[in-house]
Amino acid sequence: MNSMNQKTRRKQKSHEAIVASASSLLRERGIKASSVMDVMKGAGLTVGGFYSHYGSKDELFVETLRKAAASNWAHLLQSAKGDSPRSRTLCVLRQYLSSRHRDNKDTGCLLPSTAPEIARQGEPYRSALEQELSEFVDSFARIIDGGRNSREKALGLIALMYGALSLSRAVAGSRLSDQILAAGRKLGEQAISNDD
Amino acid sequence: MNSMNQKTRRKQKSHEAIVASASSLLRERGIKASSVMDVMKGAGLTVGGFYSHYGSKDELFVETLRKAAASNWAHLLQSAKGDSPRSRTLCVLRQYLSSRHRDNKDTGCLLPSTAPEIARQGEPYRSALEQELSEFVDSFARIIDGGRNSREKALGLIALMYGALSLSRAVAGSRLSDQILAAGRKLGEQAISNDD
DNA sequence: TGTACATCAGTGAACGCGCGTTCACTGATGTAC
DNA sequence: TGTACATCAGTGAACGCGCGTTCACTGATGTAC
Repeated sequence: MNSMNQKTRRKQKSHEAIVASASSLLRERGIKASSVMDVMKGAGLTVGGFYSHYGSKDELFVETLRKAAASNWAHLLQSAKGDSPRSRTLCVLRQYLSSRHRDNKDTGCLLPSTAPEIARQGEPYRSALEQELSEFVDSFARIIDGGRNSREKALGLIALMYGALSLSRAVAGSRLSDQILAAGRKLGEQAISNDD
Repeated sequence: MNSMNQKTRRKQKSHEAIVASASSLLRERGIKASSVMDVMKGAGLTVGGFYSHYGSKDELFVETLRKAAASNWAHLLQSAKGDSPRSRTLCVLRQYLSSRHRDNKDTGCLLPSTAPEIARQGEPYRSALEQELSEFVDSFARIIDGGRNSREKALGLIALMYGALSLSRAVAGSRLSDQILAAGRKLGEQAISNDD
């Protein structure tokens, strides 16, 4: 135990710094545009040391994808305040489709920066996303709590939220960008109110 | 006139082939993942000749972005059949959120493959997208024809359609992928039926 | 306890590779007389 | 009309660059006696 102390702690600290750096870069720039050198710089280290932590860049980003997705989505749902399913769902919607979320990529949802890359790269990214997304949908459906079709509602809302956020970022800085967020919130609110 | 004939025609044919190749690649892989060599190969030409047609790769793709967006969205709206605004809007929704569209990237909408790259690259891609998207929203709003807030409705539906298609592609091949398309259609249909 | 050796996290230069871009060249087409 | 020269679309090798990955090395930490 004690024999593994100083060196091991040093490595653990480095490992955490690498994961944190990769997590920010993944959300900010996606996979391809985040170089191993950038990740290590962000962790206060140099390139060469990376391969004693991970076998490859892909290995790092698959793990980072899982962690970033799980933690970000859990955080989003945990912060849903309100005294009814409806108001809690509205809270999620408004938080996701806020200008704050649009303007802070590095701490936000990873879907807008990575969804197309995952589609292109395929495995093992695809499976990782599928699994994390499935769990998110289930958790979100539990919050919506609309009975039978709450899962479908959750999926629809996720698609809407992701789409509106991603589009608003693509035209960031324009009036259109704000209008997209507002239109997304509006459409989502309608869907939440409707019980069919 | 006649003096410009044979050589000019050859160059024009090449130019069109380059644009067509770039258009497919842009929708299929986005900007970064489409190399100039790939574009020229797709046009039946070799790399070196590219720079007598365009000054740079970015110049090509900004132009291609405009053309592909305009033509694809115009085509989408023109094919909206139905004897009421509501049924024509439904037609657009179902066409966009079809498995056919999901499985044929190279002829479909460019947003799923390029939105994050445009967010990252900024100008001049951003302005090009903003302009084309604005025109699409206006045209779509005219089809929805829901009075005052038809533009907002159009924006919301576009965000929803883009988000659902992009997500379903990211997890292509899974049950979840189909469920996302279905959930997107469902949420869209609700929004279309609602007149508030 | 002190000294000699082992370990191993991290360094930084080097590798091969694909990319965007350049450029000397080719050969078919067009022009001048 | 025929011949000599000009043009220019397209070729393919070369360039510098950034990337993912490898590897010989360093030096602090840990172990053995």
